[in-house]
Amino acid sequence: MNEQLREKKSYHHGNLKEALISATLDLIQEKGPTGFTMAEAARSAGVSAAAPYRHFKGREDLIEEVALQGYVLFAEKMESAYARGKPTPLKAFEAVGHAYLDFARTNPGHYIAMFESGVSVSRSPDLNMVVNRAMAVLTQAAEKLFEHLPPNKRPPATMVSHHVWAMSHGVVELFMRGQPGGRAPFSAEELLESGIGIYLRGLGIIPK
Amino acid sequence: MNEQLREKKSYHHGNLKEALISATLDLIQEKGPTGFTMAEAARSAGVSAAAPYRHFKGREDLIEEVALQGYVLFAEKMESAYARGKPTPLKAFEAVGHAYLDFARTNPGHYIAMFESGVSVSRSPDLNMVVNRAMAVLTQAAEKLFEHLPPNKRPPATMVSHHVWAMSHGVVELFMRGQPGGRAPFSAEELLESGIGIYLRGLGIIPK
DNA sequence: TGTACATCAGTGAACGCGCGTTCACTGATGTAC
DNA sequence: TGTACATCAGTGAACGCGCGTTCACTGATGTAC
Repeated sequence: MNEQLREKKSYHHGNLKEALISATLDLIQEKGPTGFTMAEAARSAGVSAAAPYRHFKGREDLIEEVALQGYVLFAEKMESAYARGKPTPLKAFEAVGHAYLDFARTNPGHYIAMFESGVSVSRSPDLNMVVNRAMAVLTQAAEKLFEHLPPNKRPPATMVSHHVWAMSHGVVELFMRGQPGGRAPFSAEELLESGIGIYLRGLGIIPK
Repeated sequence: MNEQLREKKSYHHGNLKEALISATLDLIQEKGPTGFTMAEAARSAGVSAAAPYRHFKGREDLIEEVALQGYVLFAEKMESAYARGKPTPLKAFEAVGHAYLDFARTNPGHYIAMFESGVSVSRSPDLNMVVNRAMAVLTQAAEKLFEHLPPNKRPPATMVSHHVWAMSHGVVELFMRGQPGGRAPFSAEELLESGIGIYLRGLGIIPK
């Protein structure tokens, strides 16, 4: 929206690709990943209906780009959260959990494109790579978590990361945007933190 | 589809409402909850484009009906699973977990309408009631689970049911329909069972 | 059991609308010299 | 630094299409007597 003011009278938009992506983020949030049209995105970006075709093959392509960008942001956020909490593996792990919720909350459009739009991960090699990168953070954080356990008591790291991912995603979907968990007596943050806490206790990471 | 054969030449369809719902289940599964049109549903049911309006106000209304029906089936399935496993609270609880996954797997259209279509639970009192009924099963199963614990060690049942629900839903979304969990080395069933197991151990329900 | 009539549950034509997509075009920008 | 030209990134008109929705209609079904 700032772009429009800045470049008001230019024949060329100058940054249409990004503007379309940003319009798409809003539209996805409002109407879901299949609830809007190319024409709407164009209108939103203040451009003729034909213009988007200079940058994207169609809506699917546009959403894929949004998802890709989302995964990059996501991976970065997870990585830096992990690094920040590093002294203790447990703190780092919890920081990653918070980062997950935080990302879902502040980037709902990206989150939806990534996880609710039905974009196939195997659609493009780029997408595949960045998804793996994002998920590796979680697995790595899990691994560190039970480094101090005797090897035969260590659970498979990918299993643990899958569990944590599943619970995080479930909390986001059911309790963050208020649907259909409705008026839950707990916030998403409380739920995830307590849930993961109990889970880690079950793994023997946290004593008592 | 059987209906079509049975009543082939009748001017009246005879069972159009149900036929539309069933067509919608397929369409939702294929194209998502906002990826199809009323006209498509009508065509699918072998009926003119105007006919659906005798039964539904529009697509939203149709999807809401599907979700409602889904919640009823869901509640029944959960209840009977719970009853079946009753002797031990733990067995009953696990049966409910399995029923959850089983429902999601055998009724993907319903599941999507219920949890991924953005239908507001507060949309109709009917819907609200049946959602509560379905979720009560889970909470009740959780309650029984720590009946034998000293009262001051009992976690809040709704919290526990929310945790379990979140993990179940997460597993379904990420690892059941293969997206975006991709080629996970574990099946949805394995993941949920192990995840819930670790979680219950963390609660002190399962020893060791 | 037959008949007259009301109601129900469809049809099909019609309408206006917005979408996707193509296309020749044109103004702005970049670059070779 | 200026100029000529190529390329880039938009426009706007055009098209055919399917959708949502309304409406008068009609065939089938149910029911009162």
